Order: sequence, then C-alpha cells, then structure tokens
Amino acid sequence: MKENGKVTIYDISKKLNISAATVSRALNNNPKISKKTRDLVFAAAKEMNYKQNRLAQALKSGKSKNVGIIVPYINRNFFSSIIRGIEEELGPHGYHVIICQTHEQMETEVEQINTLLNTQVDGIFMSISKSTTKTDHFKKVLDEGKSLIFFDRKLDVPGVSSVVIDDFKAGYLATEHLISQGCKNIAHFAGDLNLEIYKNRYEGYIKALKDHGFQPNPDYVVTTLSSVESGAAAVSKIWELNEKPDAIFSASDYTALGAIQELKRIGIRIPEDFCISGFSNEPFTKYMEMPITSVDQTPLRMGKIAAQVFLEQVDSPQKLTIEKKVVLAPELMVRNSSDRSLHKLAIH
Amino acid sequence: MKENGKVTIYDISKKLNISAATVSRALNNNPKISKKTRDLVFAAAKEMNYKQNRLAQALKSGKSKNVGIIVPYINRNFFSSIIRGIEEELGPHGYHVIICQTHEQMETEVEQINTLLNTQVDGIFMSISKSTTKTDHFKKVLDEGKSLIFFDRKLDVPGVSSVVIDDFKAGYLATEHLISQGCKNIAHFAGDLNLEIYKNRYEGYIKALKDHGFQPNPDYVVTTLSSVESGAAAVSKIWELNEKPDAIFSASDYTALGAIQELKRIGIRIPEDFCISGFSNEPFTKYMEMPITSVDQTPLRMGKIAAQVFLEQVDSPQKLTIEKKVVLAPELMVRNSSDRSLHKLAIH
DNA sequence: TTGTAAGCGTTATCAG
DNA sequence: CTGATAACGCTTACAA
Repeated sequence: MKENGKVTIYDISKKLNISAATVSRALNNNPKISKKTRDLVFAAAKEMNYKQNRLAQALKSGKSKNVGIIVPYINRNFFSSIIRGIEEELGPHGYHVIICQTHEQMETEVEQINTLLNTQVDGIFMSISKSTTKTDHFKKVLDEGKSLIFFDRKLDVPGVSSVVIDDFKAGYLATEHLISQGCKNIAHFAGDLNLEIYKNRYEGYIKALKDHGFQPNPDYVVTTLSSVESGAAAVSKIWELNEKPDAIFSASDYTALGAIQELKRIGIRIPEDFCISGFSNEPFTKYMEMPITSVDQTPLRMGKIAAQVFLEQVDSPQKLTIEKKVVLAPELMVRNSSDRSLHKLAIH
Repeated sequence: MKENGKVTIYDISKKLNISAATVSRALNNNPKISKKTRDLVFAAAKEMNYKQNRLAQALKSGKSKNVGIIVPYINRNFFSSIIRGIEEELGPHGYHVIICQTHEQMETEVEQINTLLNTQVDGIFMSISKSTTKTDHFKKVLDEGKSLIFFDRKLDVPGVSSVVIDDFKAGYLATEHLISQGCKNIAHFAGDLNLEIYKNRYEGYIKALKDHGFQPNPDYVVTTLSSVESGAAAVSKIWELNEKPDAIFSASDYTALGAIQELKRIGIRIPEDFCISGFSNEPFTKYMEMPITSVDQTPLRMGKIAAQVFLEQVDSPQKLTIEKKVVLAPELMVRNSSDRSLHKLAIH
C-alpha cells in the first residue's frame, strides 16, 4: 500500500480520478464541494493513511502555526510553568511551541531570534536575558510583521506587548506584611537593579517603608545573586551593622533560604525574633519544615495570558499597531517564616 | 528598501543580474562558485537583510530540522531538565525542539504524535503517559521513517531506541544503603507497578532484601500516588502493623517528604529511629532542614544522550534498523534523612 | 562557473 | 461543483 509514508493529495486525486484541487477543497471542507466527493475523499484519505504536510501549507500560506519561546533556562520552575501555560492555551488553536534558551547571554538571544525568524514562526514570546541591553533584534521581529511578546523580564520597545506582574506592588505588599508583623528594621536583599523587575521590587519596598513612617536605610539594602550561599553571606554582612535588622524582604527565594539557614545557625528564632519573605514561590518554599513566605508570580496564568494576547494579535488585521501591556497582580503567600499570628502568645 | 521583510534569493538575483540558482549555491558555499560572485552575493544578502526561509528548504529537502518532544507535563523538574539537555545538544546542530504535553492521557499522546508527524519533524523524543497501553501510534512514527526515542518511561517496541536509568539498580542501591545503616524492617512506597520504572524499582528493593538475608514482607509494600498527602497516609497505614518498619525506600520524593512530616508529627526521630530515602532528587530534597536522601536520575545527561542517539540515527543511511538501548547508572545522594554516620555516638 | 527548469505539497485564482 | 495552472522559496540535475 503505502511505500514510505509519503501520501499526497495527488495520490488521492489519481486514485479517485479527480483533480488535486478538488481533493484539497474537500479536505478543507470547502462548501462548494458535493457531499459525495467529499465523503469519497475522506474515505480514501483515511484508507491511504494520508497526512497533511503542514510544511507545504505553511509555505503556501505564509503562516507556520509555530511560535517561538525564548527563556534563559528551560528548567527553572518559573519559566517552565509559563511555557506550560502558553502551550496549553495555544495547542488547541493548532500551534506548536518551539523552545530556545539564552543562558542569559544577549549574543545567544540575538541568534535565537534570527533562527526563529528563519524558521518562519508566527510570533515570539520571550523573557530577556540579564545581559541584554540593545533592542535592535527586537525591532527586527516587528519589521518582519511578527508579533513579539515579553513576559516577566522586559524592556520598553515600541510595538512590543508584555505580560508581567506588578513587581512594585509585590515589593510593597511583602514589606507591608513584614511591618504588620511588628518588624521595625526591614532589610532588602535585592537582585540586579539594572533589571526592571528587581528595581520595581526595590522601589515597592522603599515606598512601603515611607508610607508607614519608616526612614529607608541604605545599609539595609544588599545586592545579592539568586543563590543560597549569597543569602547566607548577605546575612553575615548586615549582621555587622550596629543596628541589626529584624526582617528581610528578599527578591529571591534562594537567598531567603540561605538567610534562614544562616540566621538559625547563629541562633535567631524565626519568626519570633526575625521575619523573612522570599520571592517567586519556588516549589521548595512550601515544603520546608518552616515554610517560607513568598510572592507567587502566577506563571501558569502569565503564560496563558501572553498566549491570549498573541491570539488577539494574529487574528487582527492591523496587528502591528497593537501593543498591549498586561500587568498581573501578585499573590503574597504568607507562611511560617513571617507569620507571627501563631506565636503571639509566646512572645508576651 | 525592504517592504515587509520578504527578501528572497530571487530579489538578490535580480539585483545582481545573476540567476537564483547561483545565489542559492553561493549562499550554501558551493565550491563551484567563483569567490567573486560569492562575495557579491553575501554582500547583497546582508545589505538587503535577506533571511533564509527554512520552511522552503525543509519542503524541498524533506528534512525540517525540527524534532518533537512529548512529556506528561513540561513544568516538572525532571522533564524540563531532560528537555534542556536535548535542546543544548541539538541546538548547535541546527535543530529546533517542539514541545508537547500529554497530561498523562494516551489519547492526547496519540494526537500529539499525529500533529508532530504532520509538521514533518525529523524525529520524536518522548516519555510515555501513565495511561498508555497501545503501541500503534509508535509504529506509525517508524513507518514514516522518522526515529523515535523513549526516555525514562518506555514500552518495548521494536525499532524504538531508549535512554533510561537503571531503576532496578537504583532500587537495589537505595535499599542496600538503608540496610547498611542498620535498618531491619524496610518498607517500600511504590508507584504504579504497571509502569516499568516503578516495577523495576520495586524489584531492586526485593532483590536487595533477599541478597542480604531479609525476607520481603508484602505488608511493607504500599502503593502510593506521588504526593505529600499520599506519603503521610501511607505512613499511617504501615503504622498499624504489629511489627513496624524502621525505614522506607520511597519511589517518589513527594511521598518521602509526606512520610517524614508524618513521622515527625508522631514523634519518630530521623535518622536515629527511622531512615528514609526518596527518588528523583527533586530540588527541594537538598534544601530541607533535614535534607532527604534520594536517587538522582541525571536528567540533563539523559537528555543529552538521547539527543546523541538521535544524531547518530539521522546521519546513518540505514537508520530504521538501528535500535539503541542506553541504560544510565543512577546516583544515590545520601543525605541526613538516612545518614546515621553523624549520629553514631548519639545512638549508643 | 553559471543558467534553465523542474519539483517539494499545498492552496488560490480563474475558467468552465 | 470541478479542473487546470500558477505560486509559495528553495535546491538540484542537466545543460551550456
């Protein structure tokens, strides 16, 4: 029957003694085809194990029904959850998702964008790398008439849509929460302040302090890498101060964890003496013996919404002019590391 | 200059007054092209911002330079790490990876395979869903002359290559380790024994017991879901036995965590009174206050090796006959939850 | 060394 | 309602 899985509409047309065009129309449920031939075609297609060649379709139509997703690393919970959200939203619409990693290198990012464009994706979703400063490669995507959507980490580029969480609000909420627990000297473990997300978290922290009558203390702000070791080191650093903090709002769950470990090591009781909040709601935060308060960025939702923004754009005729900025509300997950309500009696 | 990013070799050929064929050859560094025209073509291509259309290339050559990866869920650390491994190995060879999820449904798995074949991927990597029993859809892939590679969860299908870890050995190692810590009554929290991986872990556990002179006790084997709650429930169950166990080899890190929480709740000291080992080396296991012993499945390496197997096959002319079975060695990560060496003095 | 022309599998246009 | 034909952008015999 089939020689090597290469059945085309042409084969069907020969078998039925009709033209390939008719077969194509029948397969696409073109209304001008008689029910009779349509049934005939479907039957033959099934029998001959025919499969549409999406490559040919794509070449003809100019739409590949593929989208690209570029992230620093695939195997970070936050990113893989976003990818999952995009896939689940776009899959039912017939799209496939192609995944690329930048390893935080701008150079790689540029390259990935180029190969994705070569491959004729219909759009690109991405979180920019930490080292990205230029924006030429983003403009190229728009020049080709494809939509570009940033999620989480973005840069302001005209014409580019974005879906992010309100990092400012997240920083504000977390800090306010610590204040509500009675903390007076709140430190902040910040990420790279050149990245918008970290800067916003920092500014939310500052604003919350001021709004509640606290004077921000620059000594209390430590820039850290997102790692356990970095968190422990940062605690050592602030512990040298005369007036020691009694809380930390950390922009990373990993540094928060490192901080907790170090604080315990030097005999500080949490949350009685010291409260702490992380950021990202990494899976491990809720599994700890002392679950860590953290900000949930709702990555699954973020992915789904990014996908919806994309769908709106491809369906729209004047797509290039659309530029949608979605800002999602973060969710503070209060857990033992900062929840004194359970310890109130013990304190006094 | 460029109207809408649609520059083709034809545009270049017109501009240079040469044929499109020559342009194509020049771009592909065909040696029969004079250096002069080659340089001219490259210069013009760059100036006109020409981009190869990989779709057209793919249609012509029959190779899309895309591969599909099908997993139950993208945002599981184990799977996303494998995907990362595949991407990093295949990227430099010009391949893109397309990702699909099955949500553990065989029906979805069949569908995903079909759409991937429609889209002309050059090969498919996958971990089968829990509910998969049939193998027709796998045969279809082979019938189309594409290579199919299973990783971790597999079924035996002639012609399909696979990369897995030695789950039997992993079960054996973990159990033997618990025995070496002095445990006498070792329970096993098993996964669905219809899946090869869980059956092998179970059998490794049984074999280790026997090899060390212990009589396996069916009451000590509890089938669990991979969840924290399920782990706690399983502990309650074995705690009803007259002769209570003094160790657990759990086929999942989540059940191991649930077990630890429940054991602590009822006042059991770990590892002094009770040792426990999980499976998968989930990130949280090492971050716990009491880090959990676990089996590392080296997913990154697994992905890279799966990719290498694929590359060998596409390069080979007789690809269909090749069937490679790779079995990787697991790594037992011994941590506090089962390490009595630090507590020896305290015990006696 | 370069040009001509056919073809990869579809779909759209134009006839009939 | 159906057929012929061109075209999407590229590669590759076959010629020149």
